Amino acid sequence: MDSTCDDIYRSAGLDLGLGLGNQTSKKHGQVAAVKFDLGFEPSLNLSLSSGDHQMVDLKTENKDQLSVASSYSNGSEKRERDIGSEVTEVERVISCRVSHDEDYYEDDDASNGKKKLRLTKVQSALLAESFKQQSTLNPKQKQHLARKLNVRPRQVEVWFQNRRARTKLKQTEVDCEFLKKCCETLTDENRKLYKELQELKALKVGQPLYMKLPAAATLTVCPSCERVGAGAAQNSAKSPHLYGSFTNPSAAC
DNA sequence: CGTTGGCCAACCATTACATCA
DNA sequence: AATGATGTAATGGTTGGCCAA
Repeated sequence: MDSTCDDIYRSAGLDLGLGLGNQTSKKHGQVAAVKFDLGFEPSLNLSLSSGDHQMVDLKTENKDQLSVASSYSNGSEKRERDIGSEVTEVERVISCRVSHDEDYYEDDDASNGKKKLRLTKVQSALLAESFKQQSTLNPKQKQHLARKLNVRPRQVEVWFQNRRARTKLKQTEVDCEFLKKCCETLTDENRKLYKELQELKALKVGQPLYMKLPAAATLTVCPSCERVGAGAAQNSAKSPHLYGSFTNPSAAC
């Protein structure tokens, strides 16, 4: 007998309302991604998280029977009860793990696991939500989130790590674009200034500089290159480097 | 006190795999 | 069906902070 998680849920009387159907064909992993054979021995374990503190465990006692139990944990208090088919409002399926599935690996054999697990949309969404609040987690928060998502803490850790890296990369790209624009602007301004300088030089050749300046203009000397510049009152808005008064000693030409 | 070694968490570069066009 | 591009989970190495000896 070849059953999907959907089949199991249905046989357990669970109405998950989560659109698992499109995931049941996937080959392996978590969530309703696993096909399995109820005829195997000794047991099948499925874990479903629904909401923050509720865990639904499905177990096969034997190949024909499925027992369903839920456990609620609220802080340190934890209790369990049989729910049979009464669970009909499981809001979210975070994961569905089939321990016998050779494609799925637990902590111990994760190192030699050949396949990598894909996090579900729900899991990713929750992780992203957590990331929005804070981009790093302390061990306690990591544990809590891992429990909530029914994944290994290491997975949470890795996810945050990768997300930080991606965020940083994106920010770098944004910064790079900004700097590019700055560079373009400065290049443009530089070109204009150079043009202005050439025009002024041409004028200077034609007639003495003092003749071109209005009576009110003042001349100041650049402290670093000791060139003469005209007062700020005149043309500073147009070209501060060329015409501005050298009030700031560090503002060299 | 300063030094050293172990531990741990975070980061980084890279690999490996899944998915899609 | 094969393939290349892309996204992302996972790995291994490095670094820095903390703490005890």
